[in-house]
Amino acid sequence: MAEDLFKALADPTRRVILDELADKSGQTLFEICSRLAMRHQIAISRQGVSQHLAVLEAAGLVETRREGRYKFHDLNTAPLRQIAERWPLPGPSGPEESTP
Amino acid sequence: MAEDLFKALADPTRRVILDELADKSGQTLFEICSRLAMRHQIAISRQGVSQHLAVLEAAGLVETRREGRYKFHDLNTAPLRQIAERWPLPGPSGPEESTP
DNA sequence: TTGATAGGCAAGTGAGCACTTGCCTATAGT
DNA sequence: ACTATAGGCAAGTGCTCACTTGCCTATCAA
Repeated sequence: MAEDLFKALADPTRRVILDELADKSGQTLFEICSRLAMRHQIAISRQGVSQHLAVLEAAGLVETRREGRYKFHDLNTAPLRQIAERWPLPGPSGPEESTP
Repeated sequence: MAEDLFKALADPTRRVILDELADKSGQTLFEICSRLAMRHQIAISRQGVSQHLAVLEAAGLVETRREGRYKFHDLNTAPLRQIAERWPLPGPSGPEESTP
């Protein structure tokens, strides 16, 4: 649903999580936690990150797979396509230009 | 700023306003109000719509021009481009399987 | 001028959300 | 068995945000 997608994108911490998953796919919860702290100075509890990931998963932006006691998170940017479809972007150079 | 953009998109009423401006550009505040009520059953005060438009304008998604006592609102989808640039979509013939 | 229309400013309220804390379950290694 | 690691569930808190109400300004017509 569109509501889930835009709500997921509304939080800056969640957007950084998407950045991190775009940089390195298949991270665990603890891995994401430490990268938020190390590379972005975002001090947040493990539970906070877990809740963010749940929101992102509800939006379809993150997919998970379990292996043993590990749960890996992968980015899926496909839901972002409905944004471009809903409000089409103007052409790259000028309002009346056709793509070559 | 990215924060303004995603915050603007986070509210469902604001997204409907964007839809209406995409359908008919250059609407006034009262025109948007009545269209929200008529076509979407969104009962909201004039002031509520005005505040939404301010948020959309801060995000760069709506531009305004004054003429006499009228203020016309126009849609500008250009800020949406940074979304696609930040998290690139997988192409139809991308690194993995392609969807028919 | 008076009256009507289009819009703006500011304070107040209620609900949703991000975040934490505490406890619990499951898997892996010794 | 015990211990450490990886993750989940649930309640509580503070803050932001959407929305309303009331009053004020500006433009146009009689």
